Amino acid sequence: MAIIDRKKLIVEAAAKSFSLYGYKATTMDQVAKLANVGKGTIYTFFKTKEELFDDIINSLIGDIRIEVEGAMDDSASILENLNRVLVRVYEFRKSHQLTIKLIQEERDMGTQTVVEAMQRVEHSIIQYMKVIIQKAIDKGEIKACDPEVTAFVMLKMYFSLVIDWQRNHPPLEKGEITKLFELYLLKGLLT
Amino acid sequence: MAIIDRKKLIVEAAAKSFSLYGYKATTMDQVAKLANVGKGTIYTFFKTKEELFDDIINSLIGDIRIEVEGAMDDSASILENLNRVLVRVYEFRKSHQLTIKLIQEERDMGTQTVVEAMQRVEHSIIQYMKVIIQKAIDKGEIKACDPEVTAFVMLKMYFSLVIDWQRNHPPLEKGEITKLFELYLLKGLLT
DNA sequence: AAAATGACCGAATTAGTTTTTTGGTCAACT
DNA sequence: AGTTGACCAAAAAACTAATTCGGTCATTTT
Repeated sequence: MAIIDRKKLIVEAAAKSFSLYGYKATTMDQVAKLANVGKGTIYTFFKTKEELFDDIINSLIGDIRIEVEGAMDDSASILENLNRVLVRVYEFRKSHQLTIKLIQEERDMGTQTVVEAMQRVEHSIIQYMKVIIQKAIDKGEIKACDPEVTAFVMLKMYFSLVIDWQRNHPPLEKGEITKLFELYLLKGLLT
Repeated sequence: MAIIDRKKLIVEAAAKSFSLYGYKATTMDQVAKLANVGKGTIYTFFKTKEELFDDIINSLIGDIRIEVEGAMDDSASILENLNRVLVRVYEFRKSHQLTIKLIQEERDMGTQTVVEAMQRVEHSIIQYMKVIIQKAIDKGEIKACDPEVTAFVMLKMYFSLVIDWQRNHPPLEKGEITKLFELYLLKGLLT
């Protein structure tokens, strides 16, 4: 259309600014300027700064969903699928400027809005994983278990291995992580 | 002995103050007063405040070691032993005023000295668990694996379940945690 | 003389105050 | 009806003054 889609401009400008400077350091004046729009215009689309931010987080969650669903292959084994999903989520977080900035802001400043947003993101990842796990249970590939707890444990274990472990040790290779994941969670330690 | 053991007085006073107010909020004047000792005397035993603190953390680590070793029973199964150790560590953290205060200070203020101290504590717990795991491997109770990574994963998973899970869900019963621990780590999910 | 002390010091933290910035509004404008 | 930016109260940042703190060391005590 010939008429400029101001809402789109605003969202794009805001996404860019949040990615570059984080939530707190992004001002509404800045967003307005970046979007070539009067500040008041923003408030015709979004009631508050937080609502604008949440809108962008929702897109992010959607993007992750697409990423995760793209990684699934119904003909592959549960192990392959789970591992592929986790790797993609990790790669996504590592490459997506917005998540990097927000993880950083959450860690360094503990901005309340950001903490809540990241919790929503984590929760949505767990929801996607839950579906995958339920499918595997139905197919009889894995034992009956609470899909939500299981998804939760998987995600936590994965991030422990890729993030926490590296704080005091040389990082684990991608292949190693897969193997550990397989050993601990799928096959079990018992002889 | 008739002569007062000033070092002991100092350490006790400091331990009490760190437990009550945390690391940052404890002043050397306060410790001196609590110990009924001139401030200079503290510095004949400890070069800095941090050295005094580290001394107390070392005692804490020793206490945890005793707690852990008391939980071990060579005639029991690996599952029983590991679970008992983790429960004791958790109970210890929950009941020991000093650890409560320090975990809180680490979370709320991120005091550098405290963060490092808590890392040392975690590391030492992992070292004790490592020994237990190595024993289990030698006995053939569990598969061959890197004992350190395994201890790390176990501790992280345990605390995920007892701490992180409760942030957004009703807490898991002690028995449930044992079962989950058994399912995920020992038996494995595969059918 | 060996051990203990607390007044003292510079550095760092905190409290108090002023200035600037920011999220959000709204009367004017297109 | 849709858009705008000057404007406002409130929050944050910057600045300053005052206090506190870790650590020292000359003096006192034993």
